[in-house]
Amino acid sequence: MRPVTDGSLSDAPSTSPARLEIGPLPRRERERLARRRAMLDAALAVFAEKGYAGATLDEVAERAEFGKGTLYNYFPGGKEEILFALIDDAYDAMVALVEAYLAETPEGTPTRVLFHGLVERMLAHFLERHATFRLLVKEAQRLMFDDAAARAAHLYRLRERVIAALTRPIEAAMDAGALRRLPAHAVAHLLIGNIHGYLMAVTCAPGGVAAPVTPSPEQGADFITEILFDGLLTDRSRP
Amino acid sequence: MRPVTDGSLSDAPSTSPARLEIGPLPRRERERLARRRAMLDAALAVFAEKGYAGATLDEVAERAEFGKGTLYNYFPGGKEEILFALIDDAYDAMVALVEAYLAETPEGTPTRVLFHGLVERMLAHFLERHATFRLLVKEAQRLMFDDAAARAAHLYRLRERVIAALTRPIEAAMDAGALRRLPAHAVAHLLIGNIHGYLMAVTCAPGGVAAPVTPSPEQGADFITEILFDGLLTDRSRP
Amino acid sequence: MRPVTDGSLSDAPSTSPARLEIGPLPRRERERLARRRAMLDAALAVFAEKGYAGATLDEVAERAEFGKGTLYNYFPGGKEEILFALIDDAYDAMVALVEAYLAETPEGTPTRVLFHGLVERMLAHFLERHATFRLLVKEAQRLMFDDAAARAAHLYRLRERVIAALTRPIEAAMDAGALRRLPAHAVAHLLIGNIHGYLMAVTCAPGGVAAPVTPSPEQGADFITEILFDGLLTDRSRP
Amino acid sequence: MRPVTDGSLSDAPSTSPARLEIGPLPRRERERLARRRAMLDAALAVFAEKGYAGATLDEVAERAEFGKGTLYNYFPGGKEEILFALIDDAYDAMVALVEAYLAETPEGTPTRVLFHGLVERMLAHFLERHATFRLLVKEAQRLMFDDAAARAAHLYRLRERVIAALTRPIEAAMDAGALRRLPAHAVAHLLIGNIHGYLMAVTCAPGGVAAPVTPSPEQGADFITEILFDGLLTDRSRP
DNA sequence: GATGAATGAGATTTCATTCAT
DNA sequence: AATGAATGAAATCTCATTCAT
Repeated sequence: MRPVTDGSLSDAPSTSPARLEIGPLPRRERERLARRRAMLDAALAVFAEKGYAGATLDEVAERAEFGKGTLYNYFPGGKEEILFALIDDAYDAMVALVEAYLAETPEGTPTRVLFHGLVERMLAHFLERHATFRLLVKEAQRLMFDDAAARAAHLYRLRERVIAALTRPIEAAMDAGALRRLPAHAVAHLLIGNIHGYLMAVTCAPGGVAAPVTPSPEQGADFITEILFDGLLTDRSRP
Repeated sequence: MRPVTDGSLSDAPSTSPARLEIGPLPRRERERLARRRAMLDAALAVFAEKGYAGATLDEVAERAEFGKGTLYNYFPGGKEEILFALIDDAYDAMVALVEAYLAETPEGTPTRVLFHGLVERMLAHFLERHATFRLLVKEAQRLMFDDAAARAAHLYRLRERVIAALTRPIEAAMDAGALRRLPAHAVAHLLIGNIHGYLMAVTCAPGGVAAPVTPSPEQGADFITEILFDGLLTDRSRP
Repeated sequence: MRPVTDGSLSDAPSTSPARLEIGPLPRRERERLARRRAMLDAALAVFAEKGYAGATLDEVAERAEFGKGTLYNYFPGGKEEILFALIDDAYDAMVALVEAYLAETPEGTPTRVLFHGLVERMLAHFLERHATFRLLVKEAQRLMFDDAAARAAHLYRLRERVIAALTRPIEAAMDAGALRRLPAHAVAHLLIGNIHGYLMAVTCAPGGVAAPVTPSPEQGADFITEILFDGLLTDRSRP
Repeated sequence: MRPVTDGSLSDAPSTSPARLEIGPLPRRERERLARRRAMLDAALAVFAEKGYAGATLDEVAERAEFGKGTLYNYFPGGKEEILFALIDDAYDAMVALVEAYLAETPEGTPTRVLFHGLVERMLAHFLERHATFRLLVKEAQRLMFDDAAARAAHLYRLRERVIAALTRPIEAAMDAGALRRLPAHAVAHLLIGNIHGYLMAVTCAPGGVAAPVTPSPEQGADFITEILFDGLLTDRSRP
């Protein structure tokens, strides 16, 4: 029954995070990964829709077009392992995105342009991956405050990796005198907070995702950059 | 067994939202409200700790020192009604906070000072009400994307009330030429996003809430205000 | 659906082991115990018939005429707690039987007569409680060799209590010179082994319990006593 | 990973019961039997440790160092067929032991000596095959009371074969006037019961098998023979 | 013949909700 | 009005068995 992909929303190219080695994998292994991926895709769709607690493995299995038992062959830890695989992947992708962007941006790009591009990329990333965004909002944030210290710590570590990736260019810009000297780490948090807030504002409209006009990542980046970099105050009201 | 309150964190004076009418209520009614409040306080503590899905009504009832059945006398809708009562209260309190602040702030307060004070108040509010903050992060955000359109719409409306309360002074400042003309509604969202992000960053540390140094609301407000109003760029790198 | 009792076999007066205090219990408590007893009776029947592993809680609940969840109110440990409650009861009853018998037997009863009576009682006890016997054979023996040291140790302790109760009169008889001096503890084991073996031989016939002629406890006691006390050898072949 | 054999306890030379015909089997067949034997050995170890219900075929297969599917080539009936093969073997070995012993014991051996030797052999047999003993205790006894008449009947037949093998020499001794005339069949049961009880007593100690002093089969045979043949009563208390 | 991934029936357990007291 | 025992639907997870390779 699995709607192969649900077009506009569906959670896109899904860069398999395990694809590090180059040479073609043995067919066996390749197929195994493909099945694993299909299961994760199904789980992402279901978790994003119903929330982790509300989702059932039956539904995930049916959507993945596998037997329920097969899920356990691939994820012996069951429902929770699947959730963490998804969250890990989502954070990995974020880190990868930041690093790829920085790597491909030429030295000497003006700071404002650099961050505009970065924000644009991240907005585009999540606007294309609505289910992933929902998953992170619904579950990752919840897990950060989880009772079980181990789970909370794991989430904390994931978040810190993203923050760290952002902190580096921020510090560089401060060192270069382009940004005011503020706690770079905190600025990174704020940047993420603004991206999150913007996405919440535009994607969480009453009619579900079907916002009448989904603004382009570019517009969003314009808006965020303008405020964060130039400030809200008009020139005449500046101190 | 309910630990009367756990001091530093516990979720504070709990302004009963039903206290609108002035004259002293009949004793009957007053007691009823007090019991209702005790139940909500217990539920807040349990939901914040275990999450809505992980909490059991047994635990809420025990903590509230009432029988489980009694919960249903006060909240016929059961677990979910309790959750929504808590969330409604939390949003009501936010709106009330914004409006009270604006009402008591003298006309003519410089825009930057006005918003600095507002951010400081909101940070203080949630740093004092850690359980409420956790509840909102864990459950309100989840519900905004809820499958059931009715639930999502309800959350959306709550959020919009807060946004609207913030939009008014922002628009006023724009009209007065103190703030650059941008979509006021979107700016309000961003403001909330920054407060949220800041709180996430400082309260969700690995060792639970026990962050070595919980920064003061004032410091937080300084930081947020500085960035949002003055901008991150140094003067020399401005266009 | 629960067949109130299945006549000939059913597991009889079920001396509630908790009935130690005299005064009438409060009605509440009495009813609670009655329900507990009904659940245990149902579980005994099902476990004896299908074996612990083969039995389902659904069946136990249905037979007990309670909801499945109610079983968990009474036995939070679930299936295993029920099993141990049954086994504990069965061993308690055995110890009680031995002690009651010894208490009521007049001093000076000839040793042979004393033990004949004891064996007869035990045979009668288990012939009346066929389900209990089956449970002990099927499950208690299995648990004695259980992987989990704790379970094995618990069973070992139960068994030792019965052995200890038997060891006392055996030692007394040895002290009195009526029995040959042999390791009393080992003799107690042998006595139990013979009772067990006899019951296995007569109750475990191909047609189930429906052995054409279930021998009387008296005949069984005659047989066992004759061999154990007089020996198998004819006089002329004795050394 | 299968620990080739665990020395002292491990379940010994495993006389393949299918080796009836003399001439050397074709290599194919011989290898097939060896593999079958390896599977049974693995299953015996696992079933004895975890019990039939608690054992998984995965574990058996891994221990046997075969694929799970291969088990089904050799035992199309699956788990249960394996269990029955083990139990059949165990009973076959018992019958073989009794018959071999009787065959090799010279005519005219005194009755007491004859049975002493037999008991000693059986004790030695099971003390060397602890896993087999555990299997019989845990599973064979359970199956004797099995719901399914067919299974119970099969077990009954196995047991009867052992009993029959013992009944013959008992009857012969009675005919010769060496033993008192009692139901020979019942006496055979008792003999088995005593051996079982003795083994239970010495092998099922709290610390697992690691009884500080495992008594020798000879001591055990002394003890059992003394009681069963001479009787417990001292001479002066005999009738 | 050997394999082990896939399967899904079926088991235990939890817990929101009801309702007689 | 307050209670908490009873309930059973529904969830997760296990594992014997099958069968394409």
